[in-house]
Amino acid sequence: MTANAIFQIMSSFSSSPPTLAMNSQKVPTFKISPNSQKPAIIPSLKQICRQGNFKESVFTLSNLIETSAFEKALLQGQQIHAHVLKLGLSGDDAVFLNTKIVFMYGKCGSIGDAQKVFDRMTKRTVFTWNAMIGACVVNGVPIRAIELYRDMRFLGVVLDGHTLSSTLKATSQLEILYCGSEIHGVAIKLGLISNVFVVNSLVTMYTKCNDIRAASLLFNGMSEKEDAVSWNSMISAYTINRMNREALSLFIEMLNASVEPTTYTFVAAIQACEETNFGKFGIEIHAVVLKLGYSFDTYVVNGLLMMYIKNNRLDEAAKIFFHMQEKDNISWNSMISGYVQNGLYDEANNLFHEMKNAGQKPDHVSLMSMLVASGRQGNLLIGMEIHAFSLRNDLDSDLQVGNTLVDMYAKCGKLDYMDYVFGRMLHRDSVSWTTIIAAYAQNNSAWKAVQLFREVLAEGNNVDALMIGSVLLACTELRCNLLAKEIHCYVIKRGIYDPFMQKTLVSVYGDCGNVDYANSIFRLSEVKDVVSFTSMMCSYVQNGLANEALGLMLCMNEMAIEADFVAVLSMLTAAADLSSLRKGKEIHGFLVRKDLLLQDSIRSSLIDMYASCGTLENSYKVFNYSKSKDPVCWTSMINACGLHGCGRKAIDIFMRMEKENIHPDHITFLAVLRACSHAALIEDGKRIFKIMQSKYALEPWPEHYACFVDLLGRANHLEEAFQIVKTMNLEDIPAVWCALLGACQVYANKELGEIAAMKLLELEPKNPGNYVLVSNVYAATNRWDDVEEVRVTMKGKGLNKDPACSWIEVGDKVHTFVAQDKSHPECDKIYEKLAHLTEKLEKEAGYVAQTKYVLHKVEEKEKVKLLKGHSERLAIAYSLLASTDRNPIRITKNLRVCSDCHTFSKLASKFLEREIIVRDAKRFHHFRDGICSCGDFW
DNA sequence: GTAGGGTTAG
Repeated sequence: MTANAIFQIMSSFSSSPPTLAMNSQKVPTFKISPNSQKPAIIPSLKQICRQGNFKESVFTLSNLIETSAFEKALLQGQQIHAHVLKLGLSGDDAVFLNTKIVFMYGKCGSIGDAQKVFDRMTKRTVFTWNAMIGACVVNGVPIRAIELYRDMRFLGVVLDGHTLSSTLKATSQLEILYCGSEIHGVAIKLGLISNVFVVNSLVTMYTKCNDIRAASLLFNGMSEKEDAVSWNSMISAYTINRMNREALSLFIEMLNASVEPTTYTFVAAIQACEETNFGKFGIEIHAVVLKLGYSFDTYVVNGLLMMYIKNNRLDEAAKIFFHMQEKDNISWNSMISGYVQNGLYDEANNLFHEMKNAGQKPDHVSLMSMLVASGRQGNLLIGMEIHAFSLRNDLDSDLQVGNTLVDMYAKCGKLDYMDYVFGRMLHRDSVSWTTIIAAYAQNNSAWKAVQLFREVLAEGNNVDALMIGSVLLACTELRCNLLAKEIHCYVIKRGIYDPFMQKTLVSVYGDCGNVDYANSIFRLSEVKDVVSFTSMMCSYVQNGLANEALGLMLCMNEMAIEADFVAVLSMLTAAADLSSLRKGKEIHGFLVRKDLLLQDSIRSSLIDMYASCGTLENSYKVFNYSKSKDPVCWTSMINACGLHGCGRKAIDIFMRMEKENIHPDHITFLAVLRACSHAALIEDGKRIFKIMQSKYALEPWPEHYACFVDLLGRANHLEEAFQIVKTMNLEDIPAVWCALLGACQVYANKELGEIAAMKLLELEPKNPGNYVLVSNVYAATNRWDDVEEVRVTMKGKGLNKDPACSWIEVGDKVHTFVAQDKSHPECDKIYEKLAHLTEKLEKEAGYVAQTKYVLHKVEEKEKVKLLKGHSERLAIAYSLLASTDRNPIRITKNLRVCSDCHTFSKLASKFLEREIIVRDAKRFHHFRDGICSCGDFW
């Protein structure tokens, strides 16, 4: 009924002569808006009676009540209700009008009034019951609706299609399948199964209860499918269950059956256009929308807008958006969110302002998108602007806005502001807690994060997988295996399963050094993607298992999972750790093919990999090829030079970096200082250590001090180094003593060595490396009793030293050797080759075993034998056996190369006329023509 | 239409 028609009815009741109203040529301007609370003009009983036809008046009143219901005009409805009460009707008329009133109150959202009227009625028809059930359904009390339905059955009221349909809606809301199925049975028994309302509601009910098969059986069984609603129910049923293909074929079937689609049809069909379906149907449906004249239907066009956004066709979405005649908040918010999800933050910001200028009031959703944008950009200013807007417009108390505000401040690094907003929130949910837990975990406050999590547990708040994900971040930060296990147990106990969380667990256990646990979680996870593999590869790499990491690379290939740039980073690290030039080049080739070389992080990893694999020239190529370089890239190149003993080159690059105004950071200085130390560039090292603090205002880390002490120690400036340790309060830093002790070994400084040894074992009693170092210092000064004592102490503490080993890549295999190794299949041939080579060097190159480097108390003859079986020599011998080409022999060793092996390799390079490149724990040694690149200084 | 957690180079 239109407003005009209502006006006409009303004017017919007016006290003025009817003719006047009827003859009035003026078009009435009085219009009832949907939520109008304007009082209606209610005719008196006398006036109605004067009309002569009482029945007619009841009909008129009924119309008025219905109109109030559809217009949701509660006040008007209440006035008519009062009027009906005054009339004191009885009999069928009263039942008829009161039923309408129940319906009206239900529609107007006044369920209490509906119930009161319903309860007072002594006589009810099926329509009365239906009205009451309907009122419960639309007002969110579906349980009451089902109770009423049961009452009806108990009282033996004859049900009709509307009863069943409304009650089914209630069961759908509650997702109670058995109740819905029961009604299905009743419908069959009462012969109401062909009623279109019943079938449609049944289809919807089965969909809501996840029984899509029952829904489609019902739909397909329908004899007549003329009603668009039936099709709509089924199409949206498929769409909701992500059976997009089925939804779309039904849509096409519907068009072919010449059933006119409605708004709902389009909305459901458009939603089904995702991924591959988009390319096939999306644009076609768009055309149908235009053809059938739905381009002005805001719901449908909003659907199209979202479809293009979801399928990354932002250009087309924008075209639609800017051509829309009537944009509602959903249209604006969709477009803003589309920009934000695609990182187009400026566009989002402009649109937000345009929205306000167009007179459209941003709501909580608009604010959330804008806050996400400012958080991701780290743009505090815009974030605070939005915060202010939310305060001015009373949107700050919204839970979701509050949560997003907390996250925005967290992402902008403003934890104090974050705390303030969090503290003032009226309500908090698991999202709020997860957000601050993650914020603390990622901002060096891992213990605070764990503490907050314990608070959540203590207060019995809801914990979900996402919250666990945040807490696990704190475990990574703390490297606390025990805590990781505790949380893992909690997850198992609570049955919280989430593939995301599993990947985090893999990486957490990896970071905590528990590679076995990481591996078992990885193996047991059902769905493995590139992130799972990357997490596991990183775990392997971090725990020194580079071979295993590269093994996973092959697994990925077999499973047809393509590596992304993050995965490649860990592969490159693994190749670098193994010095596997072959693997490294393979990965480089992959990067070229996939066009991934533009990532800064990839380039620095490549530089590092080539340097670690002994080809500094390739590092240079990658470095020079990059047009713009970030500080990490420069640092990698400096490090690469340092690794190869090219201190001068490292300093050159550092100076170029300064010239180009690229700011060096802590790690850059660490690389330069190391390079100076390895190349004995004492004065340069001192100068650089100074400018780090004076020019760049960088406070040295313990690592810088250790490096500086190492630099002085290596140059035998031991006293100066010791003074610095004392004056700079560095006595608590183990690495500093380690550096000093190393120097004491080389220069056989007993007194200082003693002090350093004591200090080191006191500071780090559980580090096996320290005991080895101390023991070596004693051995170098022939203190065999002390050597023995250190060995016993170590054993008593259950500490094992890493055995020295060397490895070499031949073909696609890496061969590993420990000292005196007898495990290689070609063992005999290797020893034969080595003996032959040693003999030649002794006779022709003047090699004499220097037994003072054997740090064991054994006979002289035994010492010579031990030296001759060192792992790097076995690797050299094997490479001579395995390859006849003239390529350099590349060997990697986990510890440092001993002085005797250094001499041996040097002589061998001249005698064999082959370059030998040995990478040890510290750096590279290039032996060529009887000379070493390190100038015998290492 | 909308908020929180995962792998990442020197």
